[in-house]
Amino acid sequence: MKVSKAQVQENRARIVAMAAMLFRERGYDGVGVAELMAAAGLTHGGFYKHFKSKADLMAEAAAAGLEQSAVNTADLDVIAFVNQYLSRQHRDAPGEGCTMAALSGDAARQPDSIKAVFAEGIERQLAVLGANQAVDADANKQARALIIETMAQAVGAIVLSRACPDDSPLADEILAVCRARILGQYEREPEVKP
Amino acid sequence: MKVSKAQVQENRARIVAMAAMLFRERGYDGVGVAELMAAAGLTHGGFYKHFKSKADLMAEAAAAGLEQSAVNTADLDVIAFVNQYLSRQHRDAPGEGCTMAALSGDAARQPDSIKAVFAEGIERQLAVLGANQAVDADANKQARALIIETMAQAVGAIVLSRACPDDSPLADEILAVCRARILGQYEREPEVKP
DNA sequence: ATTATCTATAGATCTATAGATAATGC
DNA sequence: ATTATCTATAGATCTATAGATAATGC
Repeated sequence: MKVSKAQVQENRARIVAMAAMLFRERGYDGVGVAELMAAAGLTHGGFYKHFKSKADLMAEAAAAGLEQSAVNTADLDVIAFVNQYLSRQHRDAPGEGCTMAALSGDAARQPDSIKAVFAEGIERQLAVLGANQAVDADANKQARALIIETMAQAVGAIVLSRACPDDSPLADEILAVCRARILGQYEREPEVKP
Repeated sequence: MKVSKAQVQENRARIVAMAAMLFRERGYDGVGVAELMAAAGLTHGGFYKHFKSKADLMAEAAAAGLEQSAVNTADLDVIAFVNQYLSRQHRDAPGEGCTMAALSGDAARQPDSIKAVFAEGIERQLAVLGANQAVDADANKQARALIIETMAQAVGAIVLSRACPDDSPLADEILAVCRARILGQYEREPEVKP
C-alpha cells in the first residue's frame, strides 16, 4: 500500500488543489476531510500523514489559490483583469475564481495564521496589477491607492452579486455598473506604466 | 412551564436578534442551535416551536440584520455613511455591523430563498442611500450607478480588511484608501438631492 | 526498515424529534 | 385544553487517531 515518493508528492498536490477548489465553492466548514480525500481519490485516514490538521490544509489551500490567481493575471493589464474579474463567468464559477472573493468572509473568522496568508495574497495581487511600478514615491502612492480601490470594488461587486439569487437582475446590474465605472476611471486616470 | 403570549413573542424576537449578531460574528455554520438558544436564555429543544428549521431562522435573521442597517443609516447622507462604514470600529465589530459585509460570502452558498432576502436588503440599502431620488430618469440611472459602486467598494474594503491579521498595516490601509477615494468622488460628483 | 494508505473507530458536535411538565388563556 | 419550554435522545456527521498492510527505498 505504500507508494513512490513521486506519487506521494502528486497525491499531496492533488489534495491541496481539490481543497482550493472545494473550499472556494462551499466554504471551509462546507467540506469535510473525508469528502475532500474521496474527491482526491484517497480515503480519509491518510489525510493526517500529509497535514497536521484541517486548519493547516486551509492555510495551504488558501496560499495555493491566491498564488494561482496572481500567476493567472500576471500578464493582464488592469483593464483586461477587470473585464475578466467582473464577468458572469467568474461570478458563476467560484471554485476556479478569486480566492479573496470566495473565502475572505470565512478567513475573517479564522486565526491570524490564515489571515496572514490572505494579507500576503492581497499584497501580491496588488503588485501584479501594477502597484509600486511608478517613477517616484508620490506617483507610486497614487497608483497603489487606485489599485486598492479597484480591488476592493471588484471583490465587493462579486461578493454582492453572488449573494443575490441566480436569476436576479440586481446581480447582473452590480457587475455591469462596477465594470463600467472602474473602466471609466482608468480612462480618466490611465494606468501607471513603469 | 408555559409562558404568556407576550413572553413568547419577546423570546422569539430575542432568538432572532441573538442569531443576527452571532451569525454575523461567526457565520451560519459557526453557531449551533443549542448555543444560540443558550445565548437567548433558553434550552435548545424549544427552538423548533418558533422556527421550522435552522435555515428558516437564517433567512429571518438576515432580514432582521439588513433591516436594522437600513434603519440605522436612514438619516445619514452618503458621506456620513461612508465615514462610519469604512471605520475600524465597524470592521472590528461585525456582530453589530453590516450584514452584507459579514454574511454575503455565506449567503452565496445558501439556497435562493436566503439569497432573495439579501437581494431585497441590498436594494433597500441602495434606496436609503439615495438611489432613485433624482429628478429625471437619466439622472436617476447615474445616481444609482454611483451608489452601487460606492456600496460595492465599501463592502469589498471591509471584507478584505477583515481577512487581514488584526495588526496588519494593510488592513488599515485598505480602509483609509477606500474611504478617501469614495469621499473624493462625492466631492467631484456631488450627491443627488431630491 | 520505513511509511503512505487503508479500515475501523473513538469522541465530540450538530440538527431535529419525542414525551413530560406546568402555566396560560379560552 | 392548549402549548412553550424542558430533558433526553436518535441519527448523522465531523476531526483525529490506532493498528494493519504492503510496496518503496535504504
